[in-house]
Amino acid sequence: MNIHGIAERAGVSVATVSRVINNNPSVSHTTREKILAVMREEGYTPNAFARGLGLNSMRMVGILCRDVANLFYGQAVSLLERGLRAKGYNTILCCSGLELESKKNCLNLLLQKKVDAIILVGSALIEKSDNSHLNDAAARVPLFLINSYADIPNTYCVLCDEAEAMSANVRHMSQAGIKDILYLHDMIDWAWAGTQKLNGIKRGLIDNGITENPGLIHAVSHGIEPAKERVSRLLENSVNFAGIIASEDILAVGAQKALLEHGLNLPIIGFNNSLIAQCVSPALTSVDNMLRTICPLTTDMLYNTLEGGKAPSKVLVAASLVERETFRRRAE
Amino acid sequence: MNIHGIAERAGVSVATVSRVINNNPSVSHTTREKILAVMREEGYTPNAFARGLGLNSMRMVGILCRDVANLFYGQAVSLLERGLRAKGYNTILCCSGLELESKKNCLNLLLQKKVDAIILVGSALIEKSDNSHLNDAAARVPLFLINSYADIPNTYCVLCDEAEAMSANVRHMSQAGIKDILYLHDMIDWAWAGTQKLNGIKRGLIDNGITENPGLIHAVSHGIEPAKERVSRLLENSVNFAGIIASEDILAVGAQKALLEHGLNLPIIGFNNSLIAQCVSPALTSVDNMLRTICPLTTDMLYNTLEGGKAPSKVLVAASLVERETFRRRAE
DNA sequence: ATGAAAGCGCTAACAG
DNA sequence: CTGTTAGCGCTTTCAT
Repeated sequence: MNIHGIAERAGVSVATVSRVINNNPSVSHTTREKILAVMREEGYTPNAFARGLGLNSMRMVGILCRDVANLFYGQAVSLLERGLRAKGYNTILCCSGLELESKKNCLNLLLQKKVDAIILVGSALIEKSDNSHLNDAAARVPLFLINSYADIPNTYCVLCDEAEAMSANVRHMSQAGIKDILYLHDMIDWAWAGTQKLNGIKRGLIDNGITENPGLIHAVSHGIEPAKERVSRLLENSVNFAGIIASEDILAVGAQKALLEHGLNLPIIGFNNSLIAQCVSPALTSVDNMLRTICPLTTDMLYNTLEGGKAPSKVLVAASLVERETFRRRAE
Repeated sequence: MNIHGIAERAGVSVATVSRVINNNPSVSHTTREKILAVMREEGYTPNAFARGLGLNSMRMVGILCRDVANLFYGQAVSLLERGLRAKGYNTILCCSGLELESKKNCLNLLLQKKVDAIILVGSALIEKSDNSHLNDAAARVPLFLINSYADIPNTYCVLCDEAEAMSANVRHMSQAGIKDILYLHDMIDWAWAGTQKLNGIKRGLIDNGITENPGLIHAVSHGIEPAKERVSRLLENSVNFAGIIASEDILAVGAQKALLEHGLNLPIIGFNNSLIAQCVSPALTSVDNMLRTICPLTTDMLYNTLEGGKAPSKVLVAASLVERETFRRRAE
């Protein structure tokens, strides 16, 4: 059944049926009711492709995500999808991994499907290098970056102030008397977030009068084992540190395992406040980077942008430290 | 730029252009090349909506997922999306949660978007109760159930033999001399998988000559704390058990926390072999339910079904036990 | 408030 | 091998 059938059965023209489909107010109450009744009887649904062709939109947004199997990205996508759906948009998901070629390819696929906007989740920019694909995409549809930043027209960034969070981590440890802090970061996440976090650490050290010790800043592969091995090695080499800050919960967990094996129990602060922070024992104190705030904000901004309104090109949200067993702040 | 523009600039008709778009072999090599050249110059991409309207397909499949923020479902969706994309299909994602109304709603949204097929991931059926929405959906597009089963025409089920896995768990524990086994299961997951697992446990008990003790079978809410509290209470009430099997890693983790607090160290087997099994210490032995097999299988079957081929309506894959620190099999 | 009709961009049968 | 043309189902001016 199509719009013509409905029109015929309701004794009106297709134009009128189209109007009620689109909630056009200029239809008399009675004819509207009659048409709706016929639609209901027939179980009619407008053909989405035809509508898309006419309106040049199927109300879909693309999410380009590094990997939805990752706890953090998965949570972001979950929040975004629900938020978008609540506003009448469906989500086309692409898990691109982190090779640039794959990201470009996914971006093109989304554009070809004519999505109304694209949200990037953890599909980090190659710092300073080639971001032309983003420029190109932003020329076609508004782009939204979750926890990343790029100064591109028609691009909106919503992020957590991770630099500040890391500085605060250093401050808290310092105030607890810990000056020798091991910082573990993810060598893969070398885009916006990674740089921000490291800068935050460095500023924290400076602000608290601690001399930066390059021997205490370690890049490791993303994973439990790499972090565990690195920390074990440091321990065996008698490298001196009294607390650990990690750029990712997973690294903190690896570090914790190493400490456990060596019978140690040092303060640790993780990052992302993911499920695994609650799983381990002692439970991991971790920085929450506020996905529950960032994602709804993003869907709101997206909606405003698409419905003709305006949105700020950058929003920065403060992080919050979730204190569990591996570290607690002193009263400041 | 549209197909007419390309046709004009290439000095051919739109039909010929359409043919090269669709890889129709009946185009001479030279004209094809000329047309492709013009397309490239213009950066032309066929309008997906118009194609969709003509072909009645945009090559998109819907994934209805309980929650992509869940490690297990997230991994499934990740594998499925990549598999589908490799076969030329994009994915529309809906995270429905587990209320029936929401699932129906999502299902309708996907159907309205005219997806070519729908995959259900953990959006369990309400056992025995109303599955008419699935029947209705299957009447429109092929349905694929990951780790769930329903005997509905045009519905294909790919699942892990979790009953057998649970029986094997009991056998392994029994062979290790453990007869008093506490079984913790998720009270939410009361659909196909939950029943299968419980049945597997019961058969395992029978097969190994163990009398079922209702006091050792416990349904708890999905989460670390509920499991932890339950096990703590059992411990404090001196309930006697020498090993724990859980229907979900998260419950196993909760149980482990309780044991730790009581200074105990009993064998534990979790389920799903998720990241958290590796995170905790001692690391959790866990049943792998083979998403890495199941998901590619599903995308293959989906592809075959859509491209006119046939696919079996049910595929059962054997699970495998991943042994870590909380339990190891004896040589049988 | 409603209808007639011209698109939207592409596909596919048919004719040559 | 290529072109003509009638749809696909809906939206949207422009009349009335």
